[in-house]
Amino acid sequence: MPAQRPIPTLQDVAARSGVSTATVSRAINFPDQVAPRTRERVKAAISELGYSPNFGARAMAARRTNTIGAIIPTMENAIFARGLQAFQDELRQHGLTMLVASTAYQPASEEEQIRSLVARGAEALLLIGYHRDPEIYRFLEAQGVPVILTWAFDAASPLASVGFDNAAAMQEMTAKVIEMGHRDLAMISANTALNDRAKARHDGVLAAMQDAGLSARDLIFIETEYGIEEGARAFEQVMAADPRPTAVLCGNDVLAVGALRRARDMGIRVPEDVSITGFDDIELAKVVYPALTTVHVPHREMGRLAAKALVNCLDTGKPMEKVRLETKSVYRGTLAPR
Amino acid sequence: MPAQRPIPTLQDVAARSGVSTATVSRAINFPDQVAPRTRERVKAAISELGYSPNFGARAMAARRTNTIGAIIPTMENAIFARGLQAFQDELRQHGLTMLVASTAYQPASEEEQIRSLVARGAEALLLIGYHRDPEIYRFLEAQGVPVILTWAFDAASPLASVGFDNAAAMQEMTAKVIEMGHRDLAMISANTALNDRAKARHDGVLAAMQDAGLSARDLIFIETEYGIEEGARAFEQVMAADPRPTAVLCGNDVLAVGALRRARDMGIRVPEDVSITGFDDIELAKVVYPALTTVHVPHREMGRLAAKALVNCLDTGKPMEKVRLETKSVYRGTLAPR
DNA sequence: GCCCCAAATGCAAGCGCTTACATTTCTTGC
DNA sequence: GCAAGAAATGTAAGCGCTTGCATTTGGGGC
Repeated sequence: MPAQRPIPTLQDVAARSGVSTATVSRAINFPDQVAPRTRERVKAAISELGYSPNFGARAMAARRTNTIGAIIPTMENAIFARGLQAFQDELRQHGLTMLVASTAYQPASEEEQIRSLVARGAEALLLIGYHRDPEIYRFLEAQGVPVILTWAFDAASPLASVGFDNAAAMQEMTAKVIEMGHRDLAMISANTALNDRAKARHDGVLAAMQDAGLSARDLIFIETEYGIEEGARAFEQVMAADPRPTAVLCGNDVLAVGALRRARDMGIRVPEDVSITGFDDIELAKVVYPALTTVHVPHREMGRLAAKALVNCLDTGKPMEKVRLETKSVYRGTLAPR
Repeated sequence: MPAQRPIPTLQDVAARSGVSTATVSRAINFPDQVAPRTRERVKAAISELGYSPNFGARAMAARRTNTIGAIIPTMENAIFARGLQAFQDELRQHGLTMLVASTAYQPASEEEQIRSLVARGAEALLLIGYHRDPEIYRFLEAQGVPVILTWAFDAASPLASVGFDNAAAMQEMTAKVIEMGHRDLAMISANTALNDRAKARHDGVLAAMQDAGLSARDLIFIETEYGIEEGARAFEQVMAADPRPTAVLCGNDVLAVGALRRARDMGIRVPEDVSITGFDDIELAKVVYPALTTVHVPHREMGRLAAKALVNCLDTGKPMEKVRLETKSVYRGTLAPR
């Protein structure tokens, strides 16, 4: 270790500006409770010393952190980025800071991140989806940390959420596909055991098939990891089935884009030979060619409303209301009648 | 406010398990210093109470946080995601936690985030690029927070970095484009005043032109915000120039993808009518059609090495070494001879 | 010049944890 | 069964900050 100058503290600032620590604290947090001259002296000392308040100490003394945590499955693509940005923007307007963590879609990691954020003083949490160990919800309850769930909506659950009905959205899209004459359907999905949104979307496809009198057992179904390349590989598998599907419903845009790309590589024309649909409507969906038919999700609004709900709950102590947002199928180039 | 059960503390756990707080603390942090029976009792109490250690208090008492901060310009697309993931993975192996923040490419916001992360106990910081107010570097120095700069490399700077030479990389790509017979060049760039990587890439283009005896003033140059749509609009502008460029060099893949898409909409064939190149080689580059010719950056390695450098510095107290990584032009479908 | 009130500042008690040091409780060898 | 050392546990002093309360200071009004 090199001889390290000690890190400046409130004490040091107080000493240097010739006042008590209380006054320095007030100069920082309530500037107009302090005489202008004093304030200036304190500010000068702060900048000369390169002082930075210690968050931990402050949080402990003030018993507030003004921090909200958000935990998302992945940062590797933009699915959650837009919604989170809106969430953060809204929080900032209320003087709150957002802390993000990602879990790589691993439940164990999510639990770890939840504990970590709570330990770091998160006063509330935004989580994705409903499905997790009940123990976690109990823990958060004990810690007095309200939680808002997003990217999903389940009227039956007592948990607060601002989200949308994944099953209904996917059912609508599937119904449309069937209406266009497709009978041989395939679905490429994320892991339904770990991911309740994926599960709901799968359920939606099945429901639509049943409504149309198709046998759910005829759905060619494949689960895969999250990623463009994974979607591509799954597409290849799915197209090897007999009878070959004429429409491939993808659980999200990333998988759909992978499928689309592999179709091109395999010389399969989209949408002439096969239709492909996605879910989420991320920016990517409009960039690929043909542009992707997909389910549009109001990410920004969701983020904004989730923040509002949390802020309101924190302010009033009242439980949060649940908000169900509408999705919308957007028909672009990858879906055509059979 | 509803009657709120107080949040459990170490005290509560100690009381419930009939030991002192010191023992509880040890049961948590050094389990094998505690008798197995005691340890079990403590663990039981912890889970019954839903106890979670208070990070602030712990950090203050132990004077360590095991936390590293990372501040990136944006999370909205995958440019930084991959490198950051590698950074985080490497840190975790050393028992360190990463905290991320993003700045939306705003210097003022970056400063705020730096202060926030330092306040939260970040023991070191990863930042992108060199360019920022010297005051900030002084502040970090005073706080004893080592910094590693990434996504750029400047042999002349005394600051530590693990990165690559943006100018050289872009110069190489441009030289190749010129070698293929292109004389009328355009460049679509991010803001060069705020973003030193963008500036360096612009410089690289100019250098290559000079080497080839072209007049730098003939470069059609346009700066724009970050985004696919922005790239598309810039492409439109650039193609209105007279003489019309035969190659459009984009400062990053996102802009390039926007350009590519607009070209399709405008009925301009790529690469027959115009060549387009990008920079970064994000996943997007391989998905679009034609696949993008771009500069490949070893993101994962950069993240991993940056973490190693930081860890080593924290362990030994020695200054970090600078590492220059190699980039590589990858030629895919969007570049063709004139 | 004095009194009174408001404004400005200081004092000191914690916030929840870790850890050096002191103390108690086991083991073990004889 | 006992001494001696090891293992387990307890005691208590802070870590850097905020804040209720006490004290000082500074102006007016008379």
